[in-house]
Formats: sequence, structure tokens, C-alpha cells
Amino acid sequence: MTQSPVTTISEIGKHDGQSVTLRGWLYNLRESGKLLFPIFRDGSGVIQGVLAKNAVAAEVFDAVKSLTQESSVIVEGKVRADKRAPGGFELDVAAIEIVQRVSESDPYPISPKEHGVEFLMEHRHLWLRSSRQSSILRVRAEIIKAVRDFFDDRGFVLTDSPILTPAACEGTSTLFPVDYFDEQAYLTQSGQLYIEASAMALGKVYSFGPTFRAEKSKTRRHLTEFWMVEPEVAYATLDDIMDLAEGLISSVVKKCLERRRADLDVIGRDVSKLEKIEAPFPRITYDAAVQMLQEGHAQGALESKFEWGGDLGSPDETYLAQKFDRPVMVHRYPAKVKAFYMEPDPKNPAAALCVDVLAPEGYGEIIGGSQRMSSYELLVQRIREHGLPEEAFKWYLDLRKYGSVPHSGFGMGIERAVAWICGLEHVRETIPFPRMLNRLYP
RNA sequence: UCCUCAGUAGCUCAAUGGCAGAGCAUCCGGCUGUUAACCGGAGGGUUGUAGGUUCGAGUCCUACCUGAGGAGCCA
Repeated sequence: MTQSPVTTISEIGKHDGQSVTLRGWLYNLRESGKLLFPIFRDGSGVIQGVLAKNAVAAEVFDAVKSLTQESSVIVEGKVRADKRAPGGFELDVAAIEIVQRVSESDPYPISPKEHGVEFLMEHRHLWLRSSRQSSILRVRAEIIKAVRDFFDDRGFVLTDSPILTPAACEGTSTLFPVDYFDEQAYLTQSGQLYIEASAMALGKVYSFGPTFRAEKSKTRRHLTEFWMVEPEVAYATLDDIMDLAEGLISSVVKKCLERRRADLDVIGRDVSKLEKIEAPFPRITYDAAVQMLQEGHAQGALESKFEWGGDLGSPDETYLAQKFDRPVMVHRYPAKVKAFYMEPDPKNPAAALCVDVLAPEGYGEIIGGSQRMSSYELLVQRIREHGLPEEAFKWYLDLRKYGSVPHSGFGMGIERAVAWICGLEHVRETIPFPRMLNRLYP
């Protein structure tokens, strides 16, 4: 092959009328008599090639004609703007080098036709190559970058929490145990307790990493391994972190609309719904939410009547979220349904200074946060009430002995945020290799 | 853990208790603008597993396995 400049499909518009080299894979091949229409992908996008039998060398035509799906190829050809092409450009193929040809006796299993969930999940390592899955992963990467930029630009310091932990932060029933030499350790279910310590050192901090929950949940919103970003701010109140949460979400959505609109189109997302996501978000108390739920039940929109004092269930969250066109913040839940470390509301000690942010369109809770308890005595009392091993929390209690201050933070689940922003049916598509109740492979 | 549904060709699905079928994929042939191309042909089956009912079971019954959707729990 001659040496034309190597480029990518996403950049190919800059080379209109020129010869270029693309390195990628055959996505599909159509033919019509003496014409071939190979579709190539290279990780940045998809482009259709064209070969006419009387216009190219016979060996090039035959080589393309015999290609199998997902064979890896280096192609050279002239870029041509064409209204018939979905991406606006086509490639008049002049030469091709087959890097590895997929055998027809063992063809690529994922055809352009429909497949079932189980089959696709068994072939997740190959499913990632589809346009839709590639676009989702690009949006995921954009969301993570937008999250980190948001905090970095505001003076937060990234202080990651350990993955291996000696004890639970919210009870032991949902932990994955691992052998740690002669001790029992667990995979973390939240980095929160540790970033409280680093917030006391550095003021404004966040952690970003994987978390693990051995919940036997089998729903479209659950993974056993998922990624969380958790900011923690010294001297911040509940109101402060509600401001922070709505700023984060609106900033992330805006970045995706600016930089990943083409991918959102591939995924089929209705971006008009995302364009409405601007601060301020509605804020309602738990008490107001209960009233809305009871009205919903009276109107027949909800099956069961919600009683004050319980935690919100999935159908309840979906109902509340449907009342708004942007995320809704529900704050001040009853303390007894929330974690032990939450500060009581001074105006009503039965309520906790906490907030759940419910995404629109039924995507459920994407953020959970609170003001943390700052009193040593009260925290000891709560740890005992919850039957937690006091010895394991000695270091955490130290934070309340040496310059304790009010502080607040929250956790945002990356996969739920990706599912919502992309408009996906299930969080399993939001991460390259999802870990679920019945899925550890591939 | 509980509730509901499903499992038939590589994939997606049909088949009243009575001969196991189609589309896609693969292979062969045709077509100079195809858009999940189309047209013709070929090969491809231990109907999830183990029992049971029946003259006869993909179909009915029991148990188990696997998967999906939901509840609870949660981000």
C-alpha cells in the first residue's frame, strides 16, 4: 500500500477530497452486483466504503468481497462528501490490507440483527464494539471527566478511599468478604467514612472509585460493583451540599450536551428532556413528599398507601420524580430509616439532615447525602443503637474528638447517572463489564 | 429471600397432544447506489436437565438448572 496519512473516522471530514488511511474493522458488508459497500469502524465512528468492480484493481475488489464481519483491516482511499452517507462522507476504497481475517467457519457471533439480553451479556466483550455500546461508553467517560473537572475547578482535592476495609459503614449484610492474610476484610461499600477524615485534613475533598454491595437485588438499577463519586466538605451544611449537588448535575448534563450530542443521537436519547436540566432543582421535605404520595394513592396513581415513617420505595420515587421535569431533592427523612452517622435536624430531632436526589423519568435515586453528626457523645450512642462494633469505629470517633466541625457530603452513583443521561433501560449497559447478582463473566 | 414470565438451529422466533419450521448468520449463485439491502439455492436439531401421564409430548404434570422482569434493600 502507498502511504496516505493515517486518520480516524471522526476526523475524516477534514480530509475531503484527499486520500487517507484508516485502521479498523469491517462492521458490515453489503453488495449490489459489481458494487461493494463495506462499512468500516475504527473506534471513533463508522463510515461506508464504496468499490466499483471496473474502477479498482481486481485483487482489491476480491479481497473486500471475501471479507468477513469484524475482520481487522487497514484501508486506503479517497474521502468524498456524499449526501447519501449517514455521516456525510464515504470512502472510495483504493487499497486494503487484511490484518486478520475472521474465519467463516467460526463467524463473528453478533450479527446486525436483534439479540437477546442473555446472549449479549455472554458476549459483552464483543458487544462493546457495537455503535450504541461505544457511544454509551463515550458518554460515560464524558460524565466522569465532567464530574472530576467540576470538583477540581472548585478547589476540591481528590483523596481516594480504600477498597479493602476492616468493617462495614452501613451494616455487614451486604458486604463481600475477602481473606486479608489472617484477618477478615471486606470490599468497601462506600468511601464516605474515610473522606470525612480527609475533609478534616484538606477542607474540600472527593473520592472517586468502585464500591461493592452484595445485595441480592435483581432490578434495572442495581449492580454489585459500581462507581461512586463522593464529595465531602468541612463546615458545609445540608443546604450547602444540596447547592453542590444541583450544581454538579446541571454541569455534567451541560457538558454531555455540548460534547457528546452525536453519541446521544446514536443512543436515541431525547435530548430535549436533558436541555431542561438547569438549577435550581425543586426541593421538598420528606413530609411534603409523603403528602404527595398519599394524594397520588387517593387518585389511584399508586397501588399502596404510603405511611409516614417508612423509606421511599421504588414506585414511590418514580411517582415523585414524574411530577417534575428536573431532578427533585427530597430532604429530612425520618432518622430511623437512615444511616447512623446523619446529623439530626435541630428543629426536629426525629428527622435527619439528609437528602436524596431523584432523577427524572423513573431513574430513581442518583445521589444520597447528608450533614454528618459532629457530636462525639451522640455518635457513640448511635453506633451502639445500631449494634455496630465500636472498636472498628474508634478512628472515626477520633474525628469528633479533635476539632470536630459540622460537615456534609454526598455520593453520586455513576452508573445511574449514565443510565439517566443516556436514557437506558438498564444500568448493565453503562459500564464495560457489569457485575450483577448472576453475572461474573466475562 | 419472595412473586411473575421464559428456555426449540450459531442468533431472533413459530409449531391445536399427531411428519421439527421461518427469517437472519454461514456457504454457492444473481443484481452498478446498497442503508439491519434484496432475489434464488444449500448445509445446519439430544426442543435446558431428570422423571412422570399418554397409543403418541416441543406442547400436559412434578422437581431441578439457567435467564429475564419486579418487590424488598440501595447509588
